[in-house]
Amino acid sequence: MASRGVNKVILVGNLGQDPETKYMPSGGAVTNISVATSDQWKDKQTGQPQERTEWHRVVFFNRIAEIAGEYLRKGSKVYIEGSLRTRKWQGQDGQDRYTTEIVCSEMQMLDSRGAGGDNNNYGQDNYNQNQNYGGNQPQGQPQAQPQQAPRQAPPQQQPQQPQQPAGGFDSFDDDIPF
Amino acid sequence: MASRGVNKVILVGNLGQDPETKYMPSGGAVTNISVATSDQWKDKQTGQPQERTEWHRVVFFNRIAEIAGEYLRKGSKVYIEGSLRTRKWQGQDGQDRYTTEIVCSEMQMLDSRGAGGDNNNYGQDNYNQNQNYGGNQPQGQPQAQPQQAPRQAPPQQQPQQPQQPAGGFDSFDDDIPF
Amino acid sequence: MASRGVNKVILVGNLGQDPETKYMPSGGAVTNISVATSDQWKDKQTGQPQERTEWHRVVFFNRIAEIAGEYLRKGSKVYIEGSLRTRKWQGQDGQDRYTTEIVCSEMQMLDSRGAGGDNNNYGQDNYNQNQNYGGNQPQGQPQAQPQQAPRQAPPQQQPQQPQQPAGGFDSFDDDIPF
Amino acid sequence: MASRGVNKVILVGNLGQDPETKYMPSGGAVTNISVATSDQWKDKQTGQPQERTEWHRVVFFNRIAEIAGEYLRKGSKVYIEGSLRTRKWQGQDGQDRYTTEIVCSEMQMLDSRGAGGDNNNYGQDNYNQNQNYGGNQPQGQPQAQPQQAPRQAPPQQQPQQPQQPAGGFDSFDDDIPF
DNA sequence: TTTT
DNA sequence: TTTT
Repeated sequence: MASRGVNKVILVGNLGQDPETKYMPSGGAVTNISVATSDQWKDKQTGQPQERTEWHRVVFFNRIAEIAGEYLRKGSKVYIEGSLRTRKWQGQDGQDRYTTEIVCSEMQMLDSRGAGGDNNNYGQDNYNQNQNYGGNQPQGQPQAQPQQAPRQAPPQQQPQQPQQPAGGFDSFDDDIPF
Repeated sequence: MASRGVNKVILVGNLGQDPETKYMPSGGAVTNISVATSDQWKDKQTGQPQERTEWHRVVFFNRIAEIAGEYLRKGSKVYIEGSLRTRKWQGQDGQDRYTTEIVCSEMQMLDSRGAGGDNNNYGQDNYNQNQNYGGNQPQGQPQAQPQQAPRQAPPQQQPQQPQQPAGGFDSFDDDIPF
Repeated sequence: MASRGVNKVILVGNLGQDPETKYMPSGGAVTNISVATSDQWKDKQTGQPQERTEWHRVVFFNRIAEIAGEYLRKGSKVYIEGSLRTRKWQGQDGQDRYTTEIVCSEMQMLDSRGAGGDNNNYGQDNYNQNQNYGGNQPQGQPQAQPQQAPRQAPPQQQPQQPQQPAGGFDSFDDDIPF
Repeated sequence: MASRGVNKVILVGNLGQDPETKYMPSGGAVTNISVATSDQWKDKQTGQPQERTEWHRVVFFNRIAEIAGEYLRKGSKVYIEGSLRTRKWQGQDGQDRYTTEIVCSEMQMLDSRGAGGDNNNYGQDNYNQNQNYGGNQPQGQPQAQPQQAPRQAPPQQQPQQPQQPAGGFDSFDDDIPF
């Protein structure tokens, strides 16, 4: 039932490594990527050019996770839109740790014709999980049914509409999360 | 099937007048509002404070149009997220005119407890037409079915999932559009 | 002195043609580009794929205008951040017309290694007119002084910090604005 | 020299507690706030309404830090625009920890006439650290010099243009950061 | 007028 | 036409 407040992130950057895709007990895919953005500036004193790279952990669920896992590669340039989520987890020392991720709701590949290291000529389509059809276009039509099946099928397929497990995301992620 | 490119607008501003809601032949609602944002600066020469108000035409379709028409009022402060759309229409002189609007996909009332003229204590919920359920939350569930019926029923109701007319938006808008 | 409200546009799209740069009496550059984004969807009835292209008029001022005019080309993919501005102008029939543009405050080239028609290997730097140095980085340092001079010098250069003419933007644009 | 990529966060939410302002050795202010956004949805199985609150750590530097510290209060509703930054710090056990924050570059108070617990009738102005003057308005003029001095002076004032300490942000923040 |  |  909607939300209160706005929690929105927009990134344009490059993947530091290939995506990692896992599958939830339900069969739903979960893909993680790491995206770099960088700030550059000249040092005031020395005039030397400086650079700081920021790494962003981005997570995709379900259909968009399959697409991300399939088409993105190390070096790919992407547009990411999503929301911030901070997860709590237990370190091996039993202490609480927190990890902040961007849960991606919309992704778009920005490489002209395959960039990264690999030769991926999947075009520059984008894949909206929650598509907004404005104006004259048909509205309210959910995007849940993938029209194009991803090339690699998930290990143990289940129903068409993968859902989150009752136990939540963490239930299959019993490891240090990054 | 998604989109190519990104076309996103984010506004926070106040309504200049009450919303106007019409209904399409299909029964779907269309609400228009006018939102003001302003820039302020000091004149470089004179040091005099300057202000320029920008008026934005925002249009809502279907369920979110009903909500906007119901809860927003002149003076209401809103958060609007949407996309730009430029419509072509015919002036009375037969010449082409163009109007650029923001097609709203997400709206949020920002008044603490009802603002505008009316006493509307509907809280500060927001209403996403295309809700993004990240993380552990259920996904893929369309928001098409209004849980709360709008106060004023549309003139001639039709199916539950109102659609755009075959002839497009303009077919019922035979007037100067603003 | 800041602003009231939020007026923000984010675009990712391709230029439909080469940029057009003019110079204001003050010497400041003004560059216009046209950016395409598109929505794609399947017709509900026929199942036929549909596409609608949206064209956005984007205008740059001063230094960022020089950069845009220099490095962007027809076909270039760009990230644009800016604000909406609707300008009123007089049609040849003496009637008022309105044109809505995005005034660009931040631009980023998204082509891997030069795109458009030309061979421009200027990398994928971005050019912020109003740079935000967060964290440990130096703040408050204006980006007004171009480090790299644009290739084509403006016709009649003036002071280092080009300003808007007293008469405003329109004073040198006495024609139909698009 | 700008940045490569886009790293942008937009939040609208309420402060969970009063802001905390510290001063860097240089005299520059640093203010931290905690902002809540929430997602609401109905459980698919039970139909029970669910809610998850997300807390965001937001940090302000220099002039905007003074304004945030001065005008925001517990409960205040704010619009925040900024960028993500993940900081590494040492836990008391000597292990590395990471904290992700939003470095705010633009803030806007959204309460009609003072909200939080306190009576703050400072209006709903916004304060841009990096103001974008589009169109006819003067450009390139940095916003570094505060026109209105904050009510509470920093402990040991220094030059007009507060800078980051040589040792960086962490040099005065020798504690667990949250 | 771009792009796929 | 709003808002401050």
